[in-house]
Amino acid sequence: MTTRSRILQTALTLFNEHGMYQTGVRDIARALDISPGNLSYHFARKEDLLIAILDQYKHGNDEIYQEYMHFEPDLERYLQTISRLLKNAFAHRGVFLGLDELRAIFGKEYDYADVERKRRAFIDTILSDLEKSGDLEFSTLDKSFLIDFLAFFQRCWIMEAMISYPHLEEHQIMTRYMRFVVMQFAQVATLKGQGALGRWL
Amino acid sequence: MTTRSRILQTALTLFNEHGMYQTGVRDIARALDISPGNLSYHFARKEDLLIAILDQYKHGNDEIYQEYMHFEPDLERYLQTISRLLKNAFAHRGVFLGLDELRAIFGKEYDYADVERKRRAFIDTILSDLEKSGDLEFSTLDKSFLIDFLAFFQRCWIMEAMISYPHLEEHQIMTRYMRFVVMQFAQVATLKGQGALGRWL
DNA sequence: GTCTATATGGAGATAGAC
DNA sequence: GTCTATCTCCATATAGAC
Repeated sequence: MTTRSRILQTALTLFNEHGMYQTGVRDIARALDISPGNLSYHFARKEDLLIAILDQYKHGNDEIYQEYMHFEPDLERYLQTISRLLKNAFAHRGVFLGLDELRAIFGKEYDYADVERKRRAFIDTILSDLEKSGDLEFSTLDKSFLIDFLAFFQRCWIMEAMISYPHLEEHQIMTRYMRFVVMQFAQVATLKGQGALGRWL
Repeated sequence: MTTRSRILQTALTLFNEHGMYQTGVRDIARALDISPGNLSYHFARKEDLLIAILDQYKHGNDEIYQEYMHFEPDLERYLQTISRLLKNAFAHRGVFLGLDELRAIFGKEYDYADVERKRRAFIDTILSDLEKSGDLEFSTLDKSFLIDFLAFFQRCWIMEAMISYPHLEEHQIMTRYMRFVVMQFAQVATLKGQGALGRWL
């Protein structure tokens, strides 16, 4: 494994455990048993580390969406997809706490609006397809509301999880938040669609 | 006005405008035209500033809830109450971006769990009363879900607002998020209750 | 690529005079 | 209470040996 990717991995672990604010470049170097100078060689600024991790997160999300899109629309598979998206966010949770720092690089070196645009477009397409396939049914109002909710939820849940339930295990976190999402789908699922919801409640 | 409260006010304004991370004690002192040393006399650590602002926020929330509780249950008034809670959060938005720093003081010098416990208890009571008064009706599942949603929403919305819509005016922000809440109430409002929702949609 | 060593600048915090 | 001057710490940047 390259030093670069070892640094990335270790940085993420430390960010996840102690937060970005509390983790210095020295801490990362020490954990890897390399020199701070060496770390600076690979990542000139701490910010570059953050950007690399965010890219990794974004890339993971894209893959998960692409894989879903590759097959026929199916509510059960969509819920699994959401579950995978949540796991990806959880794996990168450390960086989402540094909002204040994040905001400083959003719009400059990292295109956050792009993530958001893609997310909404995906959700819109997916919901429309699930309507056609007969898993969901809603009035126009319901659909735009559900898109808003899902986009909102996917942006926020990880922050709330970190603040409100810092000590829960990953699977407990997943159970809690998947249940939360599925409750929203319960409002618009057809009789056919209901079947997919059962295993998450 | 005491120097202490002038510091508090100025700090909050700067935190709101530029973020806590980007605002140093020197910036606050300069804006007030006092010395950094003087600021340190009133607030030994930057953290103490943060704690004081959070206390102010908490106190504001308590007052808003107390006032609602002082009269008869009414859905329209509850929505106005939520609107006031959102405005209070917006007025203190600067500190909510410093999650990473916040987390470090939660549980030590600031009792976050207490805020959360109170919030859920209030919401639970309020919803139950609105059920009795015939504004809302739900199965047990719906009610616990709505409590979850409202608690979740009230913790998270301000972070999403700061990240996703940093340039919107306060009233635009309010319109957007109130609509979001009201859509949830629409799922459980009785015919009588529907009347209260109209003005927010 | 990786190391040691060191410089720089900016942050929060402190000491002591007034 | 308020000031000026100073301290310490840390992120980052750079130099130069291996």
